[in-house]
This record gives sequence, structure tokens and C-alpha cells, in this order.
Amino acid sequence: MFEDIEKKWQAIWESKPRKYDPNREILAIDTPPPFTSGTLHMGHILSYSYIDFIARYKMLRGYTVFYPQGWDAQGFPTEIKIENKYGRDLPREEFRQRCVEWSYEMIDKMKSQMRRMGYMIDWNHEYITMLPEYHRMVQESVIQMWKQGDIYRDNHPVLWCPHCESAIAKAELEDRDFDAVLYDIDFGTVKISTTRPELLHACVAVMVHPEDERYRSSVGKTAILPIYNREVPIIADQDVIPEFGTGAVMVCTYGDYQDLVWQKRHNLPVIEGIDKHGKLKNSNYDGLDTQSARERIVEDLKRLGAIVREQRYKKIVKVHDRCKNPVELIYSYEWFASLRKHRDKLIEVAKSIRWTPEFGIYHYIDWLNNLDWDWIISRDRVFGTPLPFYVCSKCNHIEPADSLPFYPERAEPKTCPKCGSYMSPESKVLDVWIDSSITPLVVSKYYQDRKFSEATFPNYIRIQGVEIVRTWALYTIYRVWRLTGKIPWREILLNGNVLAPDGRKMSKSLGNVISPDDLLKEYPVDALRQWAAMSGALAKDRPFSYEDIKYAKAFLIKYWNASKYVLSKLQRVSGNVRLRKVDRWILHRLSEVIRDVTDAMDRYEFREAITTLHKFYWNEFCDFYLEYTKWRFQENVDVEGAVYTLTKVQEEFSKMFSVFAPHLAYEVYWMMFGKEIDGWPTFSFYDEDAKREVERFNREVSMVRTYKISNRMSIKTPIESWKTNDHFDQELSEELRKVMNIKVIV
RNA sequence: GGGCCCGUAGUCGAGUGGCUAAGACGCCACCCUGACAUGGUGGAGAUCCCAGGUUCGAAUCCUGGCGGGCCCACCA
Repeated sequence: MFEDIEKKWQAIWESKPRKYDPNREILAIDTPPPFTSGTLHMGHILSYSYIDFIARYKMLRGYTVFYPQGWDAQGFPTEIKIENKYGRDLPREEFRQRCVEWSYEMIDKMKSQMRRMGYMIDWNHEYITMLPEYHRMVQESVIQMWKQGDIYRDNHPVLWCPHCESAIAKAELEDRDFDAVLYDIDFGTVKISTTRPELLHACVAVMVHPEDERYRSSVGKTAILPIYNREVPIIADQDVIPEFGTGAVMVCTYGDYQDLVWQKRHNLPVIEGIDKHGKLKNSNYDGLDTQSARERIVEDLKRLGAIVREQRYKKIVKVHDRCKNPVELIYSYEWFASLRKHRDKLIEVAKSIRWTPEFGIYHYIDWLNNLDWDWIISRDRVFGTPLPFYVCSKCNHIEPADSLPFYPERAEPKTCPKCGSYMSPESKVLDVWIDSSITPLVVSKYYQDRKFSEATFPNYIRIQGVEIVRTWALYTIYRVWRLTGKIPWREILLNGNVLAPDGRKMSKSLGNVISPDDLLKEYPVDALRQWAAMSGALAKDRPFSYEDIKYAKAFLIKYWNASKYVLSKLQRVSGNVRLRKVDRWILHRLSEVIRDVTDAMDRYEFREAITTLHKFYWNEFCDFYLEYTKWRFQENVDVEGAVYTLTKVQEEFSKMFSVFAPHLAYEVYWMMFGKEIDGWPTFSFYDEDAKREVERFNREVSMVRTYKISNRMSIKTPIESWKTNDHFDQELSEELRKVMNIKVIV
């Protein structure tokens, strides 16, 4: 039953033409383009359901909503898939083509999942980051930022995998335990501890803790490197741990991240110690890899008597997640976007956006305040947007590409206007966050359609995970603000992650992954969507709950059955409508629910909204009101009032419920009124007296029910008399007798 | 070490100054009642993490402690 209804309405929604009048306000939603992995996980379902709730709510409120969907196709995982399938030796263009084909397959799979969820996405406005048109927009934006001085090329330490010969990102690091040896080496005035003696030639200073009594007198003096006999300064720094080793440490460029911090902080010189192949340079051991060099230098140091102590030491080493080889920090030419110089302004800009929940902005501010260096935007990869620049091989002069999209393989050679040398097209590609950080401009057709972008930009809202505030949200705000001088969206809404039912992260190795496809075998789409709403708290991780989705399914069945009851009474409306007190009560409650749900939706409190709807419909409308109408139909008393009230509740409830459970709500509405849901409720009817009286009345009904249960009677079993301590007027006394099958009230 | 979030029945959780601290799952009892047994009705079950403080009044606000989670940094 559910499946037929789902298919029917999905087809109707998709075939509906969407019209956007650029002369009116259009609410544009900046939806996350998922990475094209081929499957949506529960986190996607949560996030995209939130988006759909907002879109449907705003549509029903009468707004024009622009709700497109994009795909973040480019990136490392796809390259690995293709490498595994075709090897590493394909020509660049062919390799990229294979990646494109593979991504299209994945998009098809994910798209059908999204359609199955009933999302009201406008598929006529899809964007994919790997397409030439998208490349063109990205490259245009990058050239503009370069012209503004926001993008520069610089020699800078980067994380480098000597095995793969590529710069890599922090996110690609993995920790691995290594058995190392900690050597204490005599530097004349001080003894230092190190696990990497082979970097001795790249040593530029020795660090000690400022409060370390042992070295207080040495600070400001120099130490002498054995073998090389070079002097380096001894400097005091808070970051040194006096308890570790000798309490003195050599700074090399670069042994690890801490070296980089110290080198920057104390303005130390740089001696490049390792080349791109992982071999030593500028040393007495040039050409050896780090392992062999270490063995050789330890021998040499021992011969000199410079090693005063060695001890076994378990060390955590950062390795490349793909090849498991240790990474190095090396100097390399890379491209950067200058985030840091705009730090204060970026915080100010972010404050003019409405963050839900509010604390989300602290993730942003905190990160921005702790940035050590600018955003490295270049990568040595293939499946990415090429950097649209030429670099002079002699004087490093930069020229932007003349025509976009720009692909280095097909680029015409250039001559440097400065020195006349050959200019080679840059072969690096851009970080994928460069692609995805202009989505508000892409959505608004900023580079294609001025009129449309004026109506849609800044976008109404961005919805995204809290864990990528530091990347996607920050980069988007930064780029869009630098490109247009405006905020990308007026609001940003953050969602959390879905954990496994046991409260841990879902992971394949733990075997606790729950997939939407599996759930949909057992639960209707509208149940899964309600789960998303019930999952509640924004920007907070929450375990997946079978209880919630079971309840959601049970609720759908309840709604369906109650609707059948209402439907069976629908034809009988005629004559004047006289409302009894119970009618006035439920209409009053309906009005309160409309008010409360509207308010909750405006605050994006979906859990509050769906819970209010559930409780009202099941615990008030079904459990009490529906029962109150049965005798009236049997005895033909005030039937018109009952029909009017049942219909009104059903109508307004279905409109609100359609945000969360659109398939069934549209079906029920269609069966009752022969048309589609076309607006948010505006109904309002308040009767405080009826509310107070009937709530007393409900309590009395519960007491009669309790009495019958405790006497092993069925609810419908008649009883002779009932003694009440409360007082009810004639109408409610009659109601009590009829509803509970009592002969006399005393 | 820095930042953020959180601690309420067996479990999950609503509630951010004031009625008897929601609701769901689970548990117990009864009821096939005519929309629904994928149901109905009722019941048991809470030192609201601990200690102070503010207040006429604290689960709620403040301080400290204990415990958990997430992100970031991290020992050469």
C-alpha cells in the first residue's frame, strides 16, 4: 500500500513544472552537494530531510522556493577507484574521463535514492563540479581572487608523501606506532634528545623550557652540531616539555609539525633537509633515504662519541592513509588563499548570518583564531579543477589563462611578458573545497543570469553538518564575501551526525552500520522522514533509534485508519452546523497546535513540531475526540457539527503533517478533498471555556475507563450509574452517558 | 593542553525559574469496542550526577567538583 502511494506522488511532484519569477523574492536553498560515493548514508538522510522540511514548509507558506541539487564529484577517493581498476599509467585526459564516467554512475544511484525519499528537488537545475561549465565558474572566481591579491603562489612547507610524490591534506593522515630509538646527542653546551638524528644537518636551533633550571644559563648562547661543526642558537620556549628526554630539543626544517611552529615563531632560517623523493639533501648523506641515513649518521656519531644515551621509544608517526608510508614536511611551491589577513572581517561577516543553533558560530570563530597558515589550495592530482594560470619557468611571473575553462594539457604555450622565457601552464589542480565554496553563486546562477541571481542571492539558507563548519562554511563565507562583498546566505542551519544505536560511530569495522536502503525494506519513506524530524537536537550527534522509526510507522497506520473513519462520515454533511462543546474543544486545540507548530518550524525545531503533531492527533483527536463522535452518528445527534469538526481537523492536520510525511498526507487529502495540498493552515478558533470544561470532562472519562478496567469490563459494557464529584452541564452529562454507556449520572 | 556539547525512570529522551517533572521503548494487568490488536484502557518505575550559592521558589541561573562525547593541537 505505502509503496504505491509513494510512487504515485513522487511522479506527480517531479512532473510538476517549477516557475521562478525573478521579479519576486525567491528563497534559494544552498544544499550540500554530496561526494559521489554512490550511496547515501543516514547522515545524508538526516540532513537532506531537514532541507526538504524547510523547503516544503516555505512552499506551503506561499514562498517561491528554489531548491536545486549538486554533486561534489572531484576528489581523491574517485582517483583511487580508477587507479585500482585501470592502473596508474593512463594519460591524464583519459584518466579524468574514466573518473567522469564512474562519477556519473554513482550520481545515478544516489539520485534515485533521493527521489525515493520524496525530496522536492528541482532536477532541472542540477550542477556537477566535474563539468566544464562548473570548471569555468571556479576558474573565473579563482582568477578574480588572484587579481584581488587573495591568491598567491609561495614556497611553503607542505605535508608530503615521498612514496606518492604528492602534497597531501591533513585529512589524509593516519597514526601509526613505530618502534624508534631516542638518542641523546652532545651539542657541546647542551645535550639534546631526538628520534631523527639524520636531520642534524637541517638543525637551526635548540629549544629549552624557559623555567628549566638546568639550561637557564645556556639560553641566548649557542650549541655546536657534531659532524657539521655549525653553531645554532639556544632559545627558550613554552612548548618544550622539560621531562621529555634531556629537556632540550633540536629544531630541524622540518622533522615534524612542532618544528614548523618554532621556525615560524622564532623566525628561524630554513635548511631544506629532504627532497621530494624522500632523500636527504644539503647534508653529508645526500641521496640516502631517511632510514639508511639514520643508520649511517648514528654510526658516525658514535665514532665521535657524541651519542651519550639511547633508549627504546614507541613513537606515533603520521603516515599517508593510502600507502601507509611516513609523511614529511617539505618545502614546495604551492598556491594559497589568504584567509588570515581577513580574520577579523570574516568573523564580523559571519556574525551577520543567523546561525541555528547559535553556538555553531563558535566553531567558526575558534578555528579562524587558531589558523597557523593560509589555506593551501593546490593539489598534485588529476581529477580536479585545474588552476587557471601560467607560471614563468625562469622568473616565476604568473599570468592567468586567457580562455576558460582552462586545461593545461590542451593549453597553448606562452611567453613571459616580463623576461621572455617560456611559461608553462600550471599542472596542479584545486582543492575540492575551492569547487564547493562557491555553491551559493552557482545556485544563484551568478555567472550566467544577472536577473535570477539578483532575486536569489544572497541565498536564503545553507544546511550542513556541524563538523564541516571549519571547511565548507568558512571557505564559502570567505570566498563569496571576497568575490561579491556580500554574505552567501542569510541563515545557516547545522545538523549533527547519526550514531549507531549503541552510541558509537557507525563504521564498517564495527559492523554497526545502518543503511537507509535496508530500513526502507521494512519502513515506509514517510516513517524514515519522521525519524529524521524526531531525531531532534540540531548540531548534536544522536544514536539511531529503532523506537522512533517504529513509532513513526505505527503513527502512519493510525493516521490512515483514522482517516478512513473520517472519510466514511464525509458524505453526511447537510443542514446547519451546531458545534457541541467537544467540537469547540478540539477546534481550539487544533488552533493552538497550528500556532505552536508554525512557531517551531520557524525556529527549525523539527522535533518539537512533529512531537506536537503526534501527540495532538493520537492522544487527543483519536483517543478522545473520535470516540466522542461515534454515538452522534449512531443516534443522529449534531452530526453536522461532528462532520465539520472531523473534516477541519483532518484538513489542517494533513497540511502540517505533509511537511514530514508528504506521501500519505497528500493521499489522504486527495481522498478527502479531491485536490492537492496547496497551503499552510490559517484556521483559527478559540474557546477557552470549552477547553477548560472539556479537559475536566476528559479526566472524568478516564476515571470511568479506569473503573471499568479494574472491574474487568470492556469499555462498551453498560453500567447502571456513575457518581461524579465534578459538575457538568446538561450537554456534557449527556456526552458522558452516551460515550461511556452509563444509564444515570448522579 | 584549547574549544564546544552533555549528564533527567532499565533504555532513549522533552522540559532552561513557578501547576502533580512530558513522551516513547521495555515491564505488569485488563479489554477483540463498530477506523485501527501494527490497536485500546489503566498501572508500577526518577536522590532530575555531587557540593555549595542566588531566589519567596532551582532539573532549570551562578561557582566548584565528578563523569561522558565531539572537534582541534600534541612530546622532539
